[in-house]
Amino acid sequence: MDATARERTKAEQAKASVRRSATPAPNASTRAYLALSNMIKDRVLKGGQSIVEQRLADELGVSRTPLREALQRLEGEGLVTKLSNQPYVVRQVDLRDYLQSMNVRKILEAEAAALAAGRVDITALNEARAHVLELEQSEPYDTHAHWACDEQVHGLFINACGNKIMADMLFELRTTTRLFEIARLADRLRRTSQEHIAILDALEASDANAARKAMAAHAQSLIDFAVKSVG
Amino acid sequence: MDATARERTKAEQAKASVRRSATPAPNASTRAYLALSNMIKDRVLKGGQSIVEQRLADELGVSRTPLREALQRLEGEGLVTKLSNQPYVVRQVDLRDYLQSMNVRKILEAEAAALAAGRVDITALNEARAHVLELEQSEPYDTHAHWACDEQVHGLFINACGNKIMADMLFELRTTTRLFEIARLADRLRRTSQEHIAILDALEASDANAARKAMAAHAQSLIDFAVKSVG
DNA sequence: CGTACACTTATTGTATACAATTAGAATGCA
DNA sequence: TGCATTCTAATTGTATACAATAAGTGTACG
Repeated sequence: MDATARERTKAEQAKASVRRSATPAPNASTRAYLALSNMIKDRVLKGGQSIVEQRLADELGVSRTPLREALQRLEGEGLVTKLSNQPYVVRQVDLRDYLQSMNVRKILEAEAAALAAGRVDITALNEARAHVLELEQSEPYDTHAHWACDEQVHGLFINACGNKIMADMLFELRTTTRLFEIARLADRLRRTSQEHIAILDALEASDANAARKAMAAHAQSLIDFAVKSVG
Repeated sequence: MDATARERTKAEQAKASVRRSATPAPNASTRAYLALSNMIKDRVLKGGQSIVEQRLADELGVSRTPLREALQRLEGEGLVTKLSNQPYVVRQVDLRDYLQSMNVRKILEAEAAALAAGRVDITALNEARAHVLELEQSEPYDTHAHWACDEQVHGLFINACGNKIMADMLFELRTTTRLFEIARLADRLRRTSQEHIAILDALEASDANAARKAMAAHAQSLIDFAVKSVG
């Protein structure tokens, strides 16, 4: 048995879920996991809502066993929480959690941007830039495209930073901060475009310090807005 | 239900509630989780070893269901990995993983130390210092005490940094770096004492910059040693 | 009325049977 | 022998029954 081939990182799992057409036939627990992920992201399941396992399993067309497996994976990612002998609850990211997560992102993701400077594929970078500019023009603002674009920009340098561990942690952090932003920062989304462009510019110039600064500024900007509008 | 049966029920409820206040009544999956955690830490289960669910379940005296639940928790923490339709495998932290993890720790844990400067309980700090000094004297070097002491020192400022998200990430990172250190850096353990003292000194002086530097130096020192002795 | 207690119901926790899949052995053929 | 193929055994994936627990409801008693 091969020791190097057995790792499946969270980032890779996410990527795999995007291009599902290539994968043969996901098993029941994976289907449930992907479905639940989307239900939470799309707020079909709202924060604070408790989950009755049998009902949800029936809805998704699987039995409780793979459903619970999916819920446990989601718990590991912080999308749901659970107390012993009590139902799973969809995580509600409060301001405190959000700010703490953003402060970690500010440190870590800025470093990732710096590490990635000079290592990102220029074609992918230009594609990302084009999408940001296109998104900026949409009227009304295309929320769904926003998150795809956000993923594209951040994924660009996170996956190019050369540190898989760091990438995995950022994947998890971004998963939870996104929950908060979807629920409470909808007004702020449009403004991210120019901050994203600033990051892309720094990456294209292979300027590690500028990339770090641009990413940190982006994070700080979100922090400031959250404190002002929610706190 | 007759009177004696009612009495017995009451007594059992009372006992249960008493026990709940003492220990949170560990269910089968939690027992399995704790047992496995220790088995991996103590290298009863060695890195790379694949796990046959039924056999291990029998060993632990639980059925496969709670065992799998435990394994999934451990997968979330990075102690085991799994590919679809293949057995769980005890994670083998290779040099690459270790260095990447340590680089993240160097960034994040240094920041945690800085944040904690001036916030740690002085009594706990002195206790930790005493244990470090005591450990340093042990002959032969007490490996078990080493890890308890390591946990005490790092836990001291990680839990005092005021950012629970950051603390959680560091818990997970330290879990995996410890796997590597137990397996491959046994010789290096003794040297951590004086680095730990340096961190404690900075914390006691409430000097954030010194704490950050001391922690980063500690991480870098481990990185250097790993590269030299393993690479 | 209100409170506490027993009782019923709903839900999570666990065991186990079975299905699907994988790995390995045996077999056939060139 | 070497290779591919088919069968067999072992193991993981899923469904489901049942046990333990928590939540809700009604009732007796003060």
